[in-house]
Amino acid sequence: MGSEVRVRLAPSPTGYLHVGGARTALFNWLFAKSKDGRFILRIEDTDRSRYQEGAVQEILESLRWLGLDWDEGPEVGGDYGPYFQSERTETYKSHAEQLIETGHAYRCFCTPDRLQKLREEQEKAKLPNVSGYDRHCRNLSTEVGQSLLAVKKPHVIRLKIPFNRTVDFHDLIRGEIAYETDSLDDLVLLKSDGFPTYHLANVVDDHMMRISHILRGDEWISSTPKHVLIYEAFGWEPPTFAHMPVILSPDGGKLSKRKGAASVMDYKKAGYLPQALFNFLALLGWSPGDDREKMSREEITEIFSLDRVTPKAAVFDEKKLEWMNGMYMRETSVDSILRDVVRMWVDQGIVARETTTDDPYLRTVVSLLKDRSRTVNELAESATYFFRDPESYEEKAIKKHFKGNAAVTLKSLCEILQQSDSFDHQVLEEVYRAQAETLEIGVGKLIHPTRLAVTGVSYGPGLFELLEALGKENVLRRMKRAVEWLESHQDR
RNA sequence: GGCGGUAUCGUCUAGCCCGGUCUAGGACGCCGGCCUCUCACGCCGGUAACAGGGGUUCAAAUCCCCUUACCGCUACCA
Repeated sequence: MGSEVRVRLAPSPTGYLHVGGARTALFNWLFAKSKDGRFILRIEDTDRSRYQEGAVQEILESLRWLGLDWDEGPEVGGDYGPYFQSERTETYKSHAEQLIETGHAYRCFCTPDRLQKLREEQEKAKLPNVSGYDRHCRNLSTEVGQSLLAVKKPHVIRLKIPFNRTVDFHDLIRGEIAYETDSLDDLVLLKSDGFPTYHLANVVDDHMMRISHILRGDEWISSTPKHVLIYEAFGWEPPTFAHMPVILSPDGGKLSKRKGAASVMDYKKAGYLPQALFNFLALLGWSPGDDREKMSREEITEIFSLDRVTPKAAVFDEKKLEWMNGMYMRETSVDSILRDVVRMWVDQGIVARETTTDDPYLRTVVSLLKDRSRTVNELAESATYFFRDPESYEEKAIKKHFKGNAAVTLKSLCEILQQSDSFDHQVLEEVYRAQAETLEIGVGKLIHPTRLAVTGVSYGPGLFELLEALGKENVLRRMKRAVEWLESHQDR
């Protein structure tokens, strides 16, 4: 069972989970599921200065919303915990010390100030092939080192990068990648505050948690040779690497809140369905190899494979997400979105605060609007006329449907509807068709003015279902109001 | 600057590993049309790409080299 697939998502709680992180999470999850492996969540909170309150909760919530459940990690536990790096500091410390003993690392007493100046000088000199730390403390004599340690001078622990060698590793989606060790500098493993850097913590944890594959964003590619060298220093076998392409905003830059939504929760708030975002994100960088686009979780999990992941960065196309969400809106149940819709209506002041989701009228409204909405928000926003009489009529539609003798037509319809004892949509349709025949006109000539009178707009659900839902009283009142409006705008 | 990554329609992508079947396929978007009580759906049609230059070869989107562009890293951040 030593070949079990174990992958991990290692977010740092510095903010929300953005869609790029979500896609990385998704691919990890898919890879684990498709290989019958385990998906582990580990919080990389080693940088106390960037820690943000509530970030962990937001990340967990985002993952759960997308349906990316983890087998080990926060709130679910597991055999390789703790899953918060801040609770594992002793482990990192002892491992760093171990590397000093084996001659792979050393204490560095250089001050941040000196390093800062060093960088500035290097910047100015523009020397080719020179970068990073100058290894000042690498050859400190043991006596000097001991005495500085004795006076408790703050220091870090750095890795000794070997000289004049090539480090290479295989990337599952990019092939062989090689680096010259001479282009790498002696990175910090343990910071002066006793916390590990990402590099150390990540290697130690991945090893101790028996991670088999590291699937992470491609901004980590250039850190990978350093990680490989750390594994080497410990005498450990490195896991297999796969670096996922990044997700860009439509202008080709980084995704950000300014350019629209960036976090998973933003998309939830914008009225997207988790199934749709899941499906859409899966197609960003991965494809099934045939023309399928709309696929269920199960279907994707079944055929997901890393060698069908492209190495190319992808632009997040919100229009396509909208389209896909529309497809999921059609197949999702009224019940699954009703709660969210009602909440939005309450927030907009359209329905009373104490409104509950068991009102059959609300269910009808949602079912009438659901199939023609691309997002839950769009649905909620297009429903106002179900709760309030229209306050104005769509300008273009007035010209089209409120012309000629519309007032007369509407009046006659009012009378007929008044006498109808049933407001069932089938009955209504018969009534309208009969009246159209009597007047020897197309039924559309009756339908359109009615719709405009009743809703104020020129589009929406089938008219008869609409009238049935609104009920006789509302319909007649609105139609009469439209007649009045028409009569006072005769000269238009 | 150095190092690394990437490069097919506006966008997501198939094809590239195993050159010919590619006058480069699908999807979103956009533009027409059909259906229809409107909208949406659906259907039909159109728009639009192999970054550039050299090779190799009978033949290159596919293999090799160079250039260019974009991105990342170059922290006691992840």
